[in-house]
Amino acid sequence: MNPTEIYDALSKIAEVSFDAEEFPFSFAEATDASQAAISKLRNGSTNKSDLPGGVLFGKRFHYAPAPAGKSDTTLEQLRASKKTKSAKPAILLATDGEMIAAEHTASGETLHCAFKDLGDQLGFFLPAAGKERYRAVEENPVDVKATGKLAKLYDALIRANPDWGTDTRRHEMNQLMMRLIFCMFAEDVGIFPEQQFSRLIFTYAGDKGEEAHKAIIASFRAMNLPRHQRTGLPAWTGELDYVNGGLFAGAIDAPKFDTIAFRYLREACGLDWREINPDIFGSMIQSVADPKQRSELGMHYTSVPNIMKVIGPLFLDDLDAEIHKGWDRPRALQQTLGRMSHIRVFDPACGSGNFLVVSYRELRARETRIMQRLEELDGRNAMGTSEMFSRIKIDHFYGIEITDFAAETAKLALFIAEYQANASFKAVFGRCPAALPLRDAARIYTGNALRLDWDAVCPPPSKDEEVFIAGNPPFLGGRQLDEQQKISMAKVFENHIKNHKALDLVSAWYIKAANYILNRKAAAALVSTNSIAQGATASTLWPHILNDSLEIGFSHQTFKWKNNAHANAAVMCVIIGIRNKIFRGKHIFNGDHQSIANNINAYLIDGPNIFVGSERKSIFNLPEMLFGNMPRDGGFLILTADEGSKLISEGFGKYVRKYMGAEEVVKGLNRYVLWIEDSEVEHARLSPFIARRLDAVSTSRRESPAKSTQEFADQPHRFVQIQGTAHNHAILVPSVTSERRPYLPVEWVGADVISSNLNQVLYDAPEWCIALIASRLHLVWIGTVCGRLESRFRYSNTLGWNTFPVPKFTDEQLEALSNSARRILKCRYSHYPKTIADLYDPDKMPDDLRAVHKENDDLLESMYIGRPFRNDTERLETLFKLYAAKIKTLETANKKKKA
DNA sequence: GATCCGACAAGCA
DNA sequence: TGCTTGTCGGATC
Repeated sequence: MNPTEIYDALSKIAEVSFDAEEFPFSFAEATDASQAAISKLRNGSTNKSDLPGGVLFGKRFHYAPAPAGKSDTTLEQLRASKKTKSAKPAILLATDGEMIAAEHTASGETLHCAFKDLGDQLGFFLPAAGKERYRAVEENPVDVKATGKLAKLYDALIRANPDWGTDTRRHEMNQLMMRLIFCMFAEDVGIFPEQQFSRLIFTYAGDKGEEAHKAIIASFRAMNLPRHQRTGLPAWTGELDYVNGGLFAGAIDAPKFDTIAFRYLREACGLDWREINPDIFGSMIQSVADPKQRSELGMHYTSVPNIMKVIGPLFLDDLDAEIHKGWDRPRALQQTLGRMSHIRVFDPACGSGNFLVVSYRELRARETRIMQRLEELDGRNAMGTSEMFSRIKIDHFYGIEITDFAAETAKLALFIAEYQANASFKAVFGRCPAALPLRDAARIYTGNALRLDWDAVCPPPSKDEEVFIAGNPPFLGGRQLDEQQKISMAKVFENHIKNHKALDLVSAWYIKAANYILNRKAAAALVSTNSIAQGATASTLWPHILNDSLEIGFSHQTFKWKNNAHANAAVMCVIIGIRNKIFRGKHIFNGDHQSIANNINAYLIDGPNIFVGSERKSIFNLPEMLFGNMPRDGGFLILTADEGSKLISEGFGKYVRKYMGAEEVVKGLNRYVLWIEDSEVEHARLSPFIARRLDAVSTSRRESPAKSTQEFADQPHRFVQIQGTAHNHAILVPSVTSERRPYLPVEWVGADVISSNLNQVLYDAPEWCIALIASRLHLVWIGTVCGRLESRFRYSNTLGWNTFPVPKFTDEQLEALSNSARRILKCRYSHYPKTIADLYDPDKMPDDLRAVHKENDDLLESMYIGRPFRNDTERLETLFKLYAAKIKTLETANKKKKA
């Protein structure tokens, strides 16, 4: 069930008369429990409650019926219940059918509301449905309800008018929805006289809505013209005000309404739009209006908590500190008001304007608070506040958005946000300017942010002004860009960074932002994929941003992308704030934790600005580690265990080799591969199976978009890339593995094994290499300087192994490490048939294996500093120091060579 | 020649 | 339907 459905279900319960016995089961059903689970609950087999009439449903909720007027007392009992303590349900709920008293156990937050408002408290009860809590701002049931209605209206209209669902008319369809939404909002909040729009539409639409489109077109045309310019419109439209603001400009048309669509229109108009959240709502409208992009847009809008993670440390926190400091001093508060009136916010990838709306709302709220305080301090007239109105204008909000519909949505969202902020202002101060016609609008530009001159969009701040750039630009790996995007990137990186083609699209926003803020009263913070601060990207991009003038002021370390959309984009994010160097604290945020840093480097950790770039061979003289062998075979050279043994039994065993990628190493899987020398092809093809497979390889290679793959279409018997094979043995290091394990996986194999490109390989290397790779020290290094796949470890020979700092080992030390490596392997084998995945599961790792690893760590670490390291921070510090020293030595040596 | 990456992708419970 | 955990091979260096 999605939130809309849960909302509907809860509302339904609240409508029927209360039955204390039946309620918990209908509540369970409404919060997405299966029928089977409910039956078990009903017959008592899973009900663990220790209260009379109570129902305790697993981790979801603990309910108890309350005597009339005693909901709060019953909640007390639920809280005190032993069973509550042991079962830890997400929600405690007591009700007498009149009032509800509930508690969210994890946060301790409580709720007291009327029983009939059950549905409106959807957000609070989501944990009972096993869903994570929405933050307060996202709990608004109006948004959920409204979006649901709009989606139904939209779908009904498309069904009745298929041509309006085609590409040519979709834009008009979207505009229609936007205009309708504005009208529905306006007539509810009092911008229009109460219910004026729907009264007129439903009066002139005919009984079944057969004339609805005509009524809508006429009213929209009227709203686009001052009264004296209107000609040829029905007389009834004279009642409608001139709206302006560009909302009704351009072509005006409307599709026909069938009875179903007309009913949904009526229902949508019937909603109370006063409480709409313009921040999130913009995104929701977009997802309703454009089914083609429905999933994608929903996936990528930034939730309010994430927006706050950006704009809080970027400027709001600082403002709050200033307000706090001047709280008792009118003059200081006046100064802060002045400062706020000169703040501009610029989102160069604004979408439907979420960042701008939230920023606007937050600034207005602070402004109101200050003005209230000024009145308290000096009385109503002393500071002239009685004439004062907000000096935060929506035209201080700038955006660039590539799709024109989203840009329009952003403007609408800011109008609505402004109206709502004015209404709150009126509620506090009793005055407010007239709403119509709409005056200044947000400065949203439609275009490609990477091609536009940002100075032209958002003029540089003058002496009193400040500009804050905030946003969530698109992420797209450098190797996956389309032609237009590549050209955009090239334009931005011109004369800047070589190797820019491997950078993510989002890095172009960082470069433009860095250029914009340089030596100005401006700062920037962007949400982006975490790979921007990892591996090759980190050392390519950041040296060009972190120069003598700019620094990272704050960062949020990797967090999982999440918003309220049904399907979330699968990506890990970071937030990075850049600013001109100032002497003020730098903050590193990680989940709920936050710490002060001396410096935040490209890896978003507290440490010096060291960029670990790729090296072709080990700068510490470690044995050469090679990339594995890449088949590019369409899967046709690879054999299952069965296929392998069958070929062996048929006498073609000499072409069958054990094949290992990361999964084979870690999970002990068995696969084989066809490995045929050039001279053997003719004989190998005598097997019809092999012949078929080779032909399939040819075909798949010919169809490849990569020229380098096509070139091997005529040699299907061999891998496209054969990087190395072993004489005696090989050490395999999986290139992508889980980050949960306490040590990196590494395996010793015989010369018969062919490694795929999913391992890095040390061919015929000494055993002590295993002692290095399997150490905590190595894991810490790899985890820091290599890239990641989301948050998985990604092992790289050039970035990780070739840069891994080691002291100069003596022969005795190497011998000791070799022995240690043998002990690790021996211990693992003693647990056969357990796999590396089994043995290194952090919850199940055997004690003896832990012990030999600890010994190995202590042994190795003593070789660095004469004792084991205290913690990972110390490990990393030492490694970075050794690395930096080595780089310096190499540079000096290079210079000497040249001289 | 040899990588580094994926607003992921696939498999399992 | 969420949670865990690494394939595959292209575009780029």
